[in-house]
Amino acid sequence: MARAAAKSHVRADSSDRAANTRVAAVFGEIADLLEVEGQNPFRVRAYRNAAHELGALGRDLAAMVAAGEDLTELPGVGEDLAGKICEIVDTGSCAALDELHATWPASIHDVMRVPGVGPRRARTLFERLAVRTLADLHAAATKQQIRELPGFGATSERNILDALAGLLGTGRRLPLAEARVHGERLLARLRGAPGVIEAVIAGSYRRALATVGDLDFLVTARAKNGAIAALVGAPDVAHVLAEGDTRATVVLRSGLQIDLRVVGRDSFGAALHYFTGSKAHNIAVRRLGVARGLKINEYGVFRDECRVAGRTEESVFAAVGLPFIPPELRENRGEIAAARAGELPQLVTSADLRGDLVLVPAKSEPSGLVTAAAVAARARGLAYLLVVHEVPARSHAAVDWPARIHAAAEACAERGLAALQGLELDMASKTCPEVVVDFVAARLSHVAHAPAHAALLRLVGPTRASDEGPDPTPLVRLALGAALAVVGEPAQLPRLEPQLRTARAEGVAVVLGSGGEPGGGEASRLDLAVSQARRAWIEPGEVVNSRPLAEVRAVLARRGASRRRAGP
DNA sequence: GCCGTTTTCGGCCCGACTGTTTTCAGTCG
Repeated sequence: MARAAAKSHVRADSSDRAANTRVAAVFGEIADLLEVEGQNPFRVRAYRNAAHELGALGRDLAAMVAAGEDLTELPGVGEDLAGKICEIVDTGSCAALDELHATWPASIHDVMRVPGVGPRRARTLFERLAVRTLADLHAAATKQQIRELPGFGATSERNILDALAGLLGTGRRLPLAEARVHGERLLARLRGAPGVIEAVIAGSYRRALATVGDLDFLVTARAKNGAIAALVGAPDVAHVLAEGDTRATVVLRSGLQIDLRVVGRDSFGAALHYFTGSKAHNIAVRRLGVARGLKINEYGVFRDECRVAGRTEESVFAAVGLPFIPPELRENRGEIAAARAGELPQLVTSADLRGDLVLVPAKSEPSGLVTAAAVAARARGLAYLLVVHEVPARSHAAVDWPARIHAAAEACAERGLAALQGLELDMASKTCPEVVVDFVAARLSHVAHAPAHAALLRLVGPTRASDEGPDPTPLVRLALGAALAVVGEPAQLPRLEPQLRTARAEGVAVVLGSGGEPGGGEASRLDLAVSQARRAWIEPGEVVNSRPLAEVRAVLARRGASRRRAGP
């Protein structure tokens, strides 16, 4: 045991949460193989739940093991799984999984992930046709062997080939802003369909997750309606996966999957809650219902056979003794306990903002950019702009900074907006322009010496949309006493929630901004930034640009008041 | 395998759709 403890101590020194990922992966694989084996479904679910919980855990499992903490305190973890977590952290492997691998190949996981092939069919394919891999599956389907199996037919075989050819959705998650474009177009089409009363988008889209895997449409309609027909007949539908009286699933040419549910008016609230999720939140709410003798499903809240709520979401929450919980919080990450205690945060809204943040790249002319941002800001009823001039790490040509500052000030004044202006230094900057500004900002890509006089910090990093990047905590801490600038640039969205969550935990104030990019028809970047702040439980008081200009000036002047004149 | 405002045993969300059946299992969300 001493040896194992020493090993885990070494692992615990790494600051990432690699152990969590590893444990979640092992539990997920055990769940898959137990399911193929036909084991007790609740046992399978226990592994799957634990994998999900641990994958989203904010703490490092390796560190917890090293510190000898009681792992059974973790949600979904009992004596048995606690032991397996220690085993995986200490040895990197798990005997239970090795045992399953003696019977079932690891690659069977891929086979059962093919749409239309689940654990039972994967087992049949393995036992009857020795299908171990996707290549085996393709070969068997091509040779028309699958149609001969019990429970399969020619259609199933065809569907498997289609799935393997990548026809049934790309599986890739779409950035929220991009999904919004598809979503709004379909929404308009559904609203125009005969008999439709109301159409909304639920799911992770409504929870404002930075990326969405599919779009869940919910429609209330009269008994006879054309909602399903409107969806399957939409021009960019590539495949119809399911089409019934009350639900349909299609895949668009872009690869985006669309699910549609049609419910009666009295069920709207229950259905909206049900299809907004998250799954973990729903299960927790249904549990509360069970404790009160209530059954909650997408049609309503029922005591025995009698419907007691469901027309509105508020009525569903009220039935289990809770106030309305905003969709962005519904992740079963403490929102239910907070709601019960009457301690839900008053989330920031777009209407709370009084100013926007504009970034002016060194290579751009300030006046055009700032004018466009000022026009947009006026249209939203904002009062001021924070104009941040990016200073390149190395200046190749002489830049007339006073002229740029002046041009931006003019552009704001012309639109009746106040402006606070700052220079944003790259952390590698060797030089600092000599010009009078209201504040100094800094952009950081990794932990370094943040300029002590920087009042506003912005974290920049790789632009891969799917990558949340490393733990932002050390970087965010550099903004203590200053403010963290968060810009709703679509490609950066997945990084914002962790940054904002950390900012809140560390007591760092934030500035939410559009960056001033010309938005065109796409979703407003300011609203995208706000959506991620809401997911991070941020309240208006934590948002600097929800305050009047004078207060903002004071906040930004706290640091480096003596350094207003940036430069030597 | 986990968990407890009916519980340390007996539950664990559940309804829609498809394909293959001839009354239902498997899959999905």
